[in-house]
Amino acid sequence: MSGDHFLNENQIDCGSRVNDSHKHKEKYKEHKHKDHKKDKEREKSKHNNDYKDSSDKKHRDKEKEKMRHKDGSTDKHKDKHKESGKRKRLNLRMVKSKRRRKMALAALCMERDEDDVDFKPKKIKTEDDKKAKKRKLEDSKTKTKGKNKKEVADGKKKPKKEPEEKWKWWEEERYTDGVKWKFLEHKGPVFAPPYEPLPSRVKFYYDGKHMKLSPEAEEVATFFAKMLEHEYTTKDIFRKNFFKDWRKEMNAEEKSIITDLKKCDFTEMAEYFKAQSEARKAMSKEEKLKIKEENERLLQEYGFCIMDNHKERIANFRIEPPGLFRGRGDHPKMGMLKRRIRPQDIIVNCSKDSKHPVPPPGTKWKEVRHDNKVTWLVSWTENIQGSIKYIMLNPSSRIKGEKDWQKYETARRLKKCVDRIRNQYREDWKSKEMRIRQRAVALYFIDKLALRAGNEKEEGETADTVGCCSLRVEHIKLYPEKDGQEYVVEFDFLGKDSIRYYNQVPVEKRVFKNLQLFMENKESDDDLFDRLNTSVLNKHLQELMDGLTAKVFRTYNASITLQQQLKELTTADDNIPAKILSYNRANRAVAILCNHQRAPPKTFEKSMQNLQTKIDAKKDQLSDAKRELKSAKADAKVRKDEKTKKAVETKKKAVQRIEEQLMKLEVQATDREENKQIALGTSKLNYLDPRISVAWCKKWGIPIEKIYNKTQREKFAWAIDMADDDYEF
DNA sequence: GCCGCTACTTAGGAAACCCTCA
DNA sequence: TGAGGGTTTCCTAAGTAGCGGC
Repeated sequence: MSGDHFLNENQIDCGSRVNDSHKHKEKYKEHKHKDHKKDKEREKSKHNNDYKDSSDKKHRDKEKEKMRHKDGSTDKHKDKHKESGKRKRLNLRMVKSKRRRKMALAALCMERDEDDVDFKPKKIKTEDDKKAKKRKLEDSKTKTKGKNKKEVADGKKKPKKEPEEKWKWWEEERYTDGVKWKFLEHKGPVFAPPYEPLPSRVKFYYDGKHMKLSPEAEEVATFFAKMLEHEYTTKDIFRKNFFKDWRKEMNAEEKSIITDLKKCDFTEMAEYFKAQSEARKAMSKEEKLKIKEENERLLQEYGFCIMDNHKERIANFRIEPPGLFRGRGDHPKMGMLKRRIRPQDIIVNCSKDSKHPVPPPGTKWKEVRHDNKVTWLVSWTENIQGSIKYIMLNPSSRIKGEKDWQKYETARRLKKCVDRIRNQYREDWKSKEMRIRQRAVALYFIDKLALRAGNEKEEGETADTVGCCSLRVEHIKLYPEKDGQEYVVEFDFLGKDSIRYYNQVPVEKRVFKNLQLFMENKESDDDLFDRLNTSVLNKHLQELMDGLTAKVFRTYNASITLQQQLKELTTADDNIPAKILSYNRANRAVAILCNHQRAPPKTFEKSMQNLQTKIDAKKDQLSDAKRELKSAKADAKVRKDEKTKKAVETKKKAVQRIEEQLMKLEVQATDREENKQIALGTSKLNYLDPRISVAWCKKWGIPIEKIYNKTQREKFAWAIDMADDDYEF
């Protein structure tokens, strides 16, 4: 089958952001740990078989039964009975919603009156008591078993009180027809603190002479000074854009004097900010606590909203402060001034019957809107690209969780028809129509290489990056034969965030011939797929499966790869650290597939060295312990008394313990080395159906805390609750 | 079918936090 | 107890994709 993924390590080898000198460009080293090679080979061969397993096993998930409401997009087309049922439910919900509104108001009043920090959302619908009790018992078991043991036992860490009963929104019905909420109340955004002028001792020099800047010009100058050590300030575009925008903030006199950025001396300012940051670090415990408490107060006041009777966490309640725009890669607008957002720039969204957020004294909102077909609470338009920014809810909220769940359900639906779709695009490679051939080849790449769709971008407005549909002739090279393989395509382009995608892929002959055809008589900067764009592609995909878009392939292929890799790599006899290494390797396979890269941590080499020192010390310790054991054994052979026998046992245990510790350290080293340039978080958070991980944990008795941290557990609460050990993606 | 606009997800880096170990 | 370093959280840029109007 053609559908194997090309998980090419070259992707990681060469994948650095353009112009990012801090990123290592060295080859992804073949590392020393003996089993790794084997695993990699296994990984590769696995990927070649990826698609063989994709036929639906018709596994009936228990979790499915729990789901009363599947993917909303399919529901739309279900029969009339369901429609009338829906209507009834809708009526019911309207009644409920009135009640909710009352309760929500009451909840909010209560909060204001009593400043109730430990707010407990009212449970609307609960599972039956037996089940709940069982779950609670299990939860508490895992908690004491896992790393929380320490937190509970020694009381070092504050046992943060979590509400006893978490709202299980996934057991409730969803809204239909685009309604996102019925009641929404919040306190609006937190604005950036006003500019504090520099103390007079901190001076700015132009051409070697001290110059007192107007507050407006000074503020913008501090933005530059704060970035003085950053590579950005060495880039021409950044400097040019900054200087142009800075001059706009200067008064006439300043404008006439300051004409050359090279003559500006920001060093005193930079030193001042550095000293401030040092001072912050050196603050006393009490001072730090005070700040922490103030932050907590702000969070409690502005960090939550009431949505349909539930208190939900807001993701970003602070307005972005002014500063210099940090575009990624070769962004033509980097360095431009991101202006301060004021209340009159803000559109507030809340329900009519809620207590509307109050703008700061003497100001007004741009608009107060009551649009319950959207999920945002606050929006404003930023001045760099003219795009809209939003304040939205936290990933743990119902509104985000539902959407996330739905995303994975769509990907699971793709699993059921992916063979048909693959057969179709293979047929389409032979089409008489160029546009169909192009569409089919592009889809093949999206499916096989997990490329992004590649929307068109406005030239000169952003960095020059591409996705599949926007690939240009210059981004691929064709080799009829390379390194012993036939029909090799070499991809080399900058993708999202200007991260380089480099891969050498053997493709089927027909794909290769098609690519030759698409490239005929074209210049290097011409579009490879000139008869295709994302909207055409997605329209076609929509016809193949309801809700199918290019993006779904990435989710599907990421999740199916994780599931298959976990099956492949997990060994029943392994201990927990070894199993976790397997999990991370499975996760890593996905990250490589999706080209999720990171800059190697600045301290990488050093931390590896430290770890190696620890390993060496442990090895010495082990040989000492073994020697002691040997002599104890010899002693016991001669004396044959209880005391020496006991000594042998003790020594044996010591050897075992040290061996285990050594193994742990070695596993840690392997994991870290393999992870040098790969970011696991993005795929874990956005592409991997969390139920696969939850099921894996349950199957192998791995505490979920080993896989997901607190925030991740909150985001995936729905999956943790609903997936059993036999869940199949 | 193209364009502009809007809403939302995905993304890597920086900053803050916190644990470990000397 | 404080430095060092790993982990988590925050920040916001940069994508995808749908919709309505022409």
